[in-house]
Amino acid sequence: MPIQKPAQRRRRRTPEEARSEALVAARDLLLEAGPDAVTLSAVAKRIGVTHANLIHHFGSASGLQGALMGSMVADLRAALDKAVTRLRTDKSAPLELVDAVFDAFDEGGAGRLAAWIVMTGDLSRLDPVRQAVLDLVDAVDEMMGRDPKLQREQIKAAVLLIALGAFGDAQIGPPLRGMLDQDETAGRRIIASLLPAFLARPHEGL
Amino acid sequence: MPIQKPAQRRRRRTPEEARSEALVAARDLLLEAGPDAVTLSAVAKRIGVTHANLIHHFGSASGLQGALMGSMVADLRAALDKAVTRLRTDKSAPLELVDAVFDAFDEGGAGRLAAWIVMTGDLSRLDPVRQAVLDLVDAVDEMMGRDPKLQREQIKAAVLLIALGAFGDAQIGPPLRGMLDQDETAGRRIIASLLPAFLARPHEGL
DNA sequence: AATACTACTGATACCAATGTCAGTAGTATT
DNA sequence: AATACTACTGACATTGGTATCAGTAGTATT
Repeated sequence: MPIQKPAQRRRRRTPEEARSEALVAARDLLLEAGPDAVTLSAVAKRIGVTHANLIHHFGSASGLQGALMGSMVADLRAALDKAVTRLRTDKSAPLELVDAVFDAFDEGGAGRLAAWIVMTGDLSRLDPVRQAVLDLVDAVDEMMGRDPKLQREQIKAAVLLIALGAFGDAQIGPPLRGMLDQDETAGRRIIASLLPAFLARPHEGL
Repeated sequence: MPIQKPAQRRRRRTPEEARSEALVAARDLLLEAGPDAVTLSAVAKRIGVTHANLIHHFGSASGLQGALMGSMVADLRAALDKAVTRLRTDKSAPLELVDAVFDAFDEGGAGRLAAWIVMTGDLSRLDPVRQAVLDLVDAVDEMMGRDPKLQREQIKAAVLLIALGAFGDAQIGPPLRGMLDQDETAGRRIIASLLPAFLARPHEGL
C-alpha cells in the first residue's frame, strides 16, 4: 500500500538564496557531467525543489543557463583580478605570475566554462574577462618596472602566451601531460621558465 | 489542395557511402552549431534520408556520435602524422614545426572536437592521438640532430608547450587575441620564437 | 487575527529526439 | 523473369526536458 508522504514543512528561501543555491548545484553538475547534465530537473533535485521552482526564479531553462554562465564568468574575472592585485602588491616573480593565471583558470572550472561558452557561440559572454586581461597587461607592465624598452606589444604577447597556456592546460592538460610523462606543474613551469627571456629580449619582429 | 509528393526515385548507397556522407554532415553540424545540433533528424535532413536510416547504419544516436568522434580523432592523428613526415623530409625550421602542429589542430575543427571529448568525459577516445604525439617527439629529436645534450625530457616539454598552445589557440584564440589586439598568427609566432632558445638551453631543473 | 504578498508545488500539456517495426524498393544473383 | 538480399522509409510508441497554471503555504504587515 502506498505510504503517505511525510509532507515535511516547506522551506522558504529568499530569492537571492534560492538563485545562489541553484547556481552552485548547476555549476557542480556542469563540471561533473558536462553541459547536457544541467537540466531543470537535475538541478532542482539537487537542492530539493521542483523544476517549476527554478523556472519561477530564472524564468526559463535558458535563463538558468545564462545566469550560470554569468556567475562563472564573474568568478573567473574575480580570480584574475585577485591575481592582478597580488602582482601589484608583491612584485612577484614570473612563476608566481604564471601560477596566478593558471590558478584563475583552474578555480571553479573556468576552463570548461570557456569551452562551453565557445561552443554555444555566444562569445560576448566573455566580455567581462576582457577588462581583467587588460588589467593584467598593466600589472605586468608595472611588475617589469615600466621599462620603456619593453614595448606594450611585447607584454600583450606575453599575456597571450600565458593565457593560451593556462586555458589549454585547464582543458586537455591532464591527458596531454599523461602522453608525455609530464607532471601536473609542467605547463606552468615551462611557460614561467620562458617568460624572463621573452620579456628581457628587445622586441624584434618575432 | 495537397500536392502529391513527386515520390522521386529512392537513392541506394553502399553502407560505406551512407556512413561517410552522414559523418561529413554530422561534422559540419558539430562545427557550425555545437554538439547539441548533432541530432539524428538534423543529420538525416542534411543528406536527404530519414533518421531511421541513420539508426540502421549506426545502430543508435550514440553510435553515430561515437563514429563521428572516431573519424575526427583519426583525422587529427593523420594531420599530426603528416606534420611528422613533413618534418622528417624537410628538416624544417621551428616556425614550420609549430605551424604544422597548429594546422593539425585547426584542420577539421580538431580543437572543438577535443573540447567535446573532454566534456563527455571519455578521454580514452584520445588514445589514437597519443602515438602521433610520441612520433612528433621523435621527429623533433631527429630535427635537432639527435643532439645528445638535448635530453628527451626537454623535447617532450617542448612538444607539450606547442600542443598546449595549439589547442588553446584553436579553442579561444580568436576572442583572446581580440582582447589583446593580436593578429591571427600571434600564437604560433610567439611559441616559434621561444622554441630555439628553449631547445638550445641545457636542461636545467626549469 | 486578518490580510497581502509571493515562494513554492503538483498536475498537466507539449515538443523534440530517440527508438521500433512492418513493409517498400533498389540491386544482384539465379 | 523470378528470387534473395538489404538499404531504406513511414508510422507509431516512448522518453525526458521544458513550460503553464491554478492552487498551497510560509512570512510579513496591518
